[in-house]
Amino acid sequence: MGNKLDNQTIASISDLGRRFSDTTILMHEAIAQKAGLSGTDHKYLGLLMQKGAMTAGDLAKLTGLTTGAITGLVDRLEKKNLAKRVFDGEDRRKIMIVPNTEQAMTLLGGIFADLQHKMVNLLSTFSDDELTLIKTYLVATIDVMNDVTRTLQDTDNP
Amino acid sequence: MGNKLDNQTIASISDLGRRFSDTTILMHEAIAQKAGLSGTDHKYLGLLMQKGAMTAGDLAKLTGLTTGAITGLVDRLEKKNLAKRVFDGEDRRKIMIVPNTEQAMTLLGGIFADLQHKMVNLLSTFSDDELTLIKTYLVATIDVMNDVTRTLQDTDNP
DNA sequence: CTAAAAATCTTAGTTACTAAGACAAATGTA
DNA sequence: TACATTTGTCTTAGTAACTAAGATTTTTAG
Repeated sequence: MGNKLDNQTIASISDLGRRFSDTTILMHEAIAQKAGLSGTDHKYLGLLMQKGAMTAGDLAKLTGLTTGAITGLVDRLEKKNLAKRVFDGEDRRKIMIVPNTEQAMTLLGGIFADLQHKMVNLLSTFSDDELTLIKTYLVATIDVMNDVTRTLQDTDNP
Repeated sequence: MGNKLDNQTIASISDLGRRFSDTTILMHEAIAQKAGLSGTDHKYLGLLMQKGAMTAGDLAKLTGLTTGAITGLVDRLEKKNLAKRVFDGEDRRKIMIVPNTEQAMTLLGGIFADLQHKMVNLLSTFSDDELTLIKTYLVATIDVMNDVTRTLQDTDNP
């Protein structure tokens, strides 16, 4: 009986994990649309904001896109005044892609503030021990997914 | 001090939530690539497997795609023998899109079994009370994200 | 000093989609 | 019962975002 309940619980949590991811995607699509961005541009702008200025080559490596696609992406962000190209002082081949943090915050800050506020309210209902457990679960699940991804990619490239 | 720690904990969990979603996407992209599918086809095949046979119109509503896009998607899945069109007995305008569960399981079953196995191992390390807490967190966070999404969509269409 | 490598952009082609219209079938109305 | 309207899917034209390969400039290696 206990074993049966465990299986149901495990299936339930797996399903919740999937819904968590699906819901995150939908929320980000809604945020992007609200900000007048495509999902793709929103996603990579977020990455640029998080990691800071970087070269086009580095952004290509980070995202898995080709350098041609990065050129197009930066063109689109530049056009919307969300990022700019700054020539590298030392290496004239290189450019640094610099996010326009101020403009991006103007566009997205309010939306994320709302989300942040709601998450703070939610997380404040948990005790420190409970929050530690939640972190443990999230970290461990991320590790499992990374492990599965690595296994798949390793067998693709023998 | 406690308040400061809370803010760090909350920031940490928010960051883990983001990493959880990112990692899920990367894992599914790796699964899709392993199965010889595009990310898009893999995503919607998964939806079809989960929800069962449905009309093209229903699939359009569920996914937010136009009926033209659904035609293309079903063409691609049909071509890979992963789904087929079955004409509706009653309404000759309608077709039912029927997933080829056997073929899909042949393609993806092993990969998901590996993931499932790893997740079962992980979740078995938690007590029943801990699993209940994890579910509470996942459900509540999904609710918050749905709330944010609804708010954004409502103000788009006044 | 020259060859090779690196960094980014350009170009051609592909994929997956949207929007609008075509066509067949079902439903509603007088 | 006949016709108008609506519904469901497919087709077509056009767009967005990408990959792959090559062009160009610059840096590095020998």
